[in-house]
Amino acid sequence: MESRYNPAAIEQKWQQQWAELGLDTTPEDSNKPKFYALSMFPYPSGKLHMGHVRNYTITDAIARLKRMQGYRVLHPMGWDAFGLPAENAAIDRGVPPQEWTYQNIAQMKEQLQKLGLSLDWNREVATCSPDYHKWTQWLFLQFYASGLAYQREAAVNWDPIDQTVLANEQVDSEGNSWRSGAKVERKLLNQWFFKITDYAEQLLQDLDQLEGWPERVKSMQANWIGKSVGAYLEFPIVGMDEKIAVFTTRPDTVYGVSYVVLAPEHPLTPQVTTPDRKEAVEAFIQEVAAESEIERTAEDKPKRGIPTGGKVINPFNGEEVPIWIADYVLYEYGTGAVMGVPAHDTRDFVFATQNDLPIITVIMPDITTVMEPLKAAYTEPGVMVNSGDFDGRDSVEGKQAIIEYAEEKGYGKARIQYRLRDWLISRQRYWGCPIPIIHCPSCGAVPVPDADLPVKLPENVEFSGRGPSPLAKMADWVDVKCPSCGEAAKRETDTMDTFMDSSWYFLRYTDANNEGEAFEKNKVDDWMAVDQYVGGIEHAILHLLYSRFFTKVVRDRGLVTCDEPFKRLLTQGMVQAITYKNPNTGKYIAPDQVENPEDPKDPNTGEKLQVFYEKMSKSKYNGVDPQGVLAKYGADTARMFILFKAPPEKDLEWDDADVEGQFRFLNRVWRLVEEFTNNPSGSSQTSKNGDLTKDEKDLRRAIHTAIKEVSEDLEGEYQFNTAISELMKLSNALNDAKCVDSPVYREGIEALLLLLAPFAPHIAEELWHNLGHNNSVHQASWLKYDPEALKVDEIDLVIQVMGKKRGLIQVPAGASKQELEEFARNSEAAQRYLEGEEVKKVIVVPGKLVNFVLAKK
RNA sequence: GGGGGCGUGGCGGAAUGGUAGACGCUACGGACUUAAAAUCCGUUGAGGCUAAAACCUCGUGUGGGUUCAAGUCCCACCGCCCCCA
Repeated sequence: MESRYNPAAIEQKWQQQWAELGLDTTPEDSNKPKFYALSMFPYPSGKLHMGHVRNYTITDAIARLKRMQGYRVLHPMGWDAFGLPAENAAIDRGVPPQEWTYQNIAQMKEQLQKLGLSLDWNREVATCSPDYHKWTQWLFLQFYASGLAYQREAAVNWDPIDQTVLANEQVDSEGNSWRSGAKVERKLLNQWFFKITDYAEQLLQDLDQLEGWPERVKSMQANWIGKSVGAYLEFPIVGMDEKIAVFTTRPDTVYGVSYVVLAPEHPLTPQVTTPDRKEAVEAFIQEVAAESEIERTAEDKPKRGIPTGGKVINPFNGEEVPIWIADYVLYEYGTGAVMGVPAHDTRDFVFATQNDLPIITVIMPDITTVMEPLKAAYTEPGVMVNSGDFDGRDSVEGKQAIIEYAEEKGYGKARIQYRLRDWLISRQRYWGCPIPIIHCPSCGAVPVPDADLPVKLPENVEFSGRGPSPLAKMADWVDVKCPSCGEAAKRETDTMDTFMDSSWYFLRYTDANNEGEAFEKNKVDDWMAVDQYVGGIEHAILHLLYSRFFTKVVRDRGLVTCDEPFKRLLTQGMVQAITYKNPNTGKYIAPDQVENPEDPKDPNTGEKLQVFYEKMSKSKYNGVDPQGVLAKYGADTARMFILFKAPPEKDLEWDDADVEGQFRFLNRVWRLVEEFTNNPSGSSQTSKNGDLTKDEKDLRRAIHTAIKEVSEDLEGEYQFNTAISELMKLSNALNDAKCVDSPVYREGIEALLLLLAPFAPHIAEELWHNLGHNNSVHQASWLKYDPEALKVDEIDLVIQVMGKKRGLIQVPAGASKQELEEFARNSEAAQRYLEGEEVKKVIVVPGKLVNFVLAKK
């Protein structure tokens, strides 16, 4: 009954059977150790792309491996289902966001299931479902109760045509709205914030706990949090009873201040402006309001500023310096004001030079250097000069001395500042989780009582894409009674940033169907933290930082015990594909338009094309649709290709020839097992009394080497690529083996299937059953290698002379150091090279080599 | 500018300080076939020597260093990617 490998048939069959058997259901109570394997859940765009396939394949291989290794595994999946595309579909096509989203979920789920992922669908969550967002709202109120959610005026991106607020990513690099094309303005609006800054220090410190995280992600987060140690200093305004506060990391340069700069929107700006400067200052503020934050602070853009006419006193030396306003100082940032020390700050130097402001040197490399005009800012440490009593001090010590002096005199104090800002969670959109707050004219902001949760989104909403949020226009939804006093009040119409939804979904999975709580404490404590999180590097900062913040807050509210949500993080590389571009026109050409890939030409103009690998995307015409690959080769081939082609954290170049290669490999495995099962030759005639023949020993060594290497490749780092190459070696060894009749051969076939199971689950299962097993290969135990089987009688010994390889001989494995040296000395290679030389030293590395060191001539 | 990552054949990639290039892809040659596909076998870093082998030289971005021995460790430089300015 020789049969061909037909992935379509067996994959569907097993997916069905596994579902019926409930193989992937999470074991609830068991004595086994737990393992929580998690992929970053997708936005349900409706179409699965290769990035998803790579992500979920990696996590699935890990989940399957851990099950075989005796863990009870939680491996869930869900949908990050709130978000803009659904609302755009509503605006553009009139499809309600709910309908659009759930349709996409159904479609994507079907595509996902074809990959043969061992997911527990009983724990599926969709962040847009009221069952889920009820608890997002409840958690919001937990933050509110902790004083970590608050409202304040904030500058937002305002589209003056569509009359709506835009997220930063909806403003292009030119500062225009992606939708209306209008120049986006900065506008002050009352917005909800989460006080993530309260946790800045912990979020920074606890990065050290995350040993299983890539260094670069940790460094990105540390950068983002941006701790700087310095001083808060106050400069009294001349002629007023007000002070301008600045933060500086260089208090040691305070004697070099030649001006201070306020953010144009700083409340003190109008007050310090002198009448003669009023007009110019107002015009400048107008101008700056039209600029985006990126434009204002970009390093390559010129810094613009004007004097206000006002002055402050530098309390350290009593000198008056001018107050300027400039676009590069942001009100949202620090104190919204900075001190200008052109001699020792690069940006200040440029600004002062442009605006003819004095440059006062107060730090010198050493005291003997002759003072001459600076050509650039001197930012290194040195010796303080022109600094009153501090002259001659080391500038590093000087920092502390200045701070102490400032504290004593009341000029300021030591301060630690973070770059991290509070998290703006308000979104003026429909398709998000409503913020459960009611605004009452007499009681103020009142939380929606827990019993009234969830606050559901109204249906039958009109989406025009114009004007305020659709929610704000729904009078019968907005108008409610105040839960506190019963008077007429209004609902908050902002919805939450979708990062809120994804900041706790990993907690919900541990108790996904709980109707009475967000999650039960003992369940969440049982499963958390996630043992292995897998996802794209693009979430290195936001999602991962917010999730860490959430975890710490719910921990402080006693809802969970763990400090950190993700023990280990694997950031998978991008999936890239070959891309053709016409360098003259800058246009991308679809690969199927290119006639000769060896010599790619533009089909329209005949110009030579550039060839390179880039992330798959529609605009580059280089996307490979997973559906097509699955239909042609099956999920097992796709999975094997993805795992084999590159280490998981590196970019992966899609290559049809390599996919083909994996398909060939699985076919070889198929034939190997089929030939074995169809050959009913008796067993064990070669090894009756336990003495294995040389063939059997060699094969057994190959089998146990494979077990050892595959196991080690999957421990610690997940090196799927080398693990699969070991499977190929084993398959080659079985193919070459002469002892097909031996039980050792059967051992080899079974080992191959067991080791293959996490990567190519369907073919492994099919062949496993063909061998006569009735249980699932995925419920079998992971193999342990037999150290005895690895032993060899003879080893290769490398003969080196002066560190260069000169020969290779076979020697008995058990030979002593002296014997090895003897064998080496007598070898033909050594004889040749040692002739007439004086051997000064002999290095013997048992099991490896002998190196003869010769005396120099 | 600061921080992080990386640099190995035609390509993807392997190598606890100890035989560089595992495994795979491509290409080429051969077998099978009327032919093709599929499959199987062989060769595939560069150069030299040879009838063929054996063998020799060079070779992991560049230049130094440590070491009996360096892709691996140290120093300097070049280039690419990412994050922050």
